[in-house]
Amino acid sequence: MADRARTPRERYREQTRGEIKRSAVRRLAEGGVENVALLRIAKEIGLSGPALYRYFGSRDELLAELVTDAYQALADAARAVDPGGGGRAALQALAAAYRAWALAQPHLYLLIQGTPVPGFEAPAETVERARAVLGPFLTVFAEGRPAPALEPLVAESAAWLREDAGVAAWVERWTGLAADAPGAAVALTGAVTAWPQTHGVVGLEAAGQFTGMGQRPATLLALQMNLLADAFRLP
Amino acid sequence: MADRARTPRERYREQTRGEIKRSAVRRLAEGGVENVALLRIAKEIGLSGPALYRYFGSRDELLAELVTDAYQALADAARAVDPGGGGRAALQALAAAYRAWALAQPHLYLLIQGTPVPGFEAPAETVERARAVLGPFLTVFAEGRPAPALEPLVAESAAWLREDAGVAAWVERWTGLAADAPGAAVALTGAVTAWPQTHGVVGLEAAGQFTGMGQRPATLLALQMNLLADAFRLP
DNA sequence: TGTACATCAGTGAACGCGCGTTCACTGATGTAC
DNA sequence: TGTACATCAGTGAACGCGCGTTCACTGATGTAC
Repeated sequence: MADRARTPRERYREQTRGEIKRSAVRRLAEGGVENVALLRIAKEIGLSGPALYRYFGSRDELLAELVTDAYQALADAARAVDPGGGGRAALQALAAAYRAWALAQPHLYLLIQGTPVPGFEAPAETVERARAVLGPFLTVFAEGRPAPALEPLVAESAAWLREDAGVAAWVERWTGLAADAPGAAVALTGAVTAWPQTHGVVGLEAAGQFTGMGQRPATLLALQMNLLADAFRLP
Repeated sequence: MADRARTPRERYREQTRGEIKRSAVRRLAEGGVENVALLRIAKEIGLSGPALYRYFGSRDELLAELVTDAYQALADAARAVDPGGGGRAALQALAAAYRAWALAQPHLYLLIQGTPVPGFEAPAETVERARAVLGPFLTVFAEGRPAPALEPLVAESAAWLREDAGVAAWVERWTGLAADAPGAAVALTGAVTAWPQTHGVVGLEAAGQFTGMGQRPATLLALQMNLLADAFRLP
């Protein structure tokens, strides 16, 4: 992890910011968003309360950065997956990586994909970050040949690609396909289907809804991805 | 809505309790759990703060009742679905009803299925209430004939039925099948697969994650239920 | 039917708490010449 | 190299706020005889 801060002062600054954020994440894990209190964070890292305002303009600014960081980390986890030969195996690996990340830090997963924090304005880049998470899924599904039953959804995706230039650019970035190429709509359909399916299992798991349910969520997720791979006839 | 309270005093009491809860739900909708503040509720319905303690022992007790009520309402919505001839159509209707309820009161849905409220002990009957929601799904899948790919999951379900008497009783209540009947494991597998799939779409939708995503979540959910019906060869 | 008492709803004052944030200030670190 | 100044990190005191909850009390409503 290279230290890109030039001067010692900048380096120290980055270090303290990191300490604050790590403490905030710890508090988040222990007691949810409302447990992220500036005064307690300050105490934990040995600073007075007002000192934090040298590093973050407000509590909301700190929270916003936690959100951004979490998206980034999840996107990194997805990008780190070795696609291998692509296809079905890659989809399984992606879903498993998504799940593993979420369960390793459920509080962060719920922060970005769970109940929205009331009165808290999500940073503008959030959409872009979320798209970075799903990008690798686009790549996998670009080679799909959807079953006829999927046609209505593919048609909707095609319409979406025509209307939303941002989405079109996003799909092109991860598949190399232009918006009007048939594969683009297929890729988009696959990704936007795989996402809620994965979230469905992982979100309930992270929220503790599967405790006492006995079923192995990993099996469930793998099976769903397999059915999805079938529906898209992934190799 | 029959008023079962006998004396006027009891009737009045129930009425005030209802007013308090409705105000709490309104606050929940406006600003999340941390906006549910006893003093403000009291002010809203024209009482002093301490008066609320005549009706609820503490804030947590009030929250617990909101959770219980929400589960009950969702279960009622599921039970109100006309199963018609069962099978695929019934599954679609169930998923649609689940979604409709959740989107009509997203704050309540997120309260019971979203990020758990930290430090808040869910009432013990929660498991039972949650099972009541999924019951109708059991009934639908009891007539399923799962594709071979589903075998591992069905096997896990069978094991679960053997180990957990509560689950066995639950399945029997909704399917009439004994725990060791083959259909019991199939029904359980179906319900526990349909649940996260439905939640995946609905949860993201309720949390506002689909805004700007353009895709029609209703189509997505219907399609997923269709694939699931295929996999279970529902009529 | 009236009377005596018990039960219950509701009040106002007060408690201690932790929070986010501002302000005027101090002392250390870096920069310009 | 030393000196003068600017920048920055950090402090302690204080602010106002809203919260959950307790307490001693009042007045209305119900119950028993």
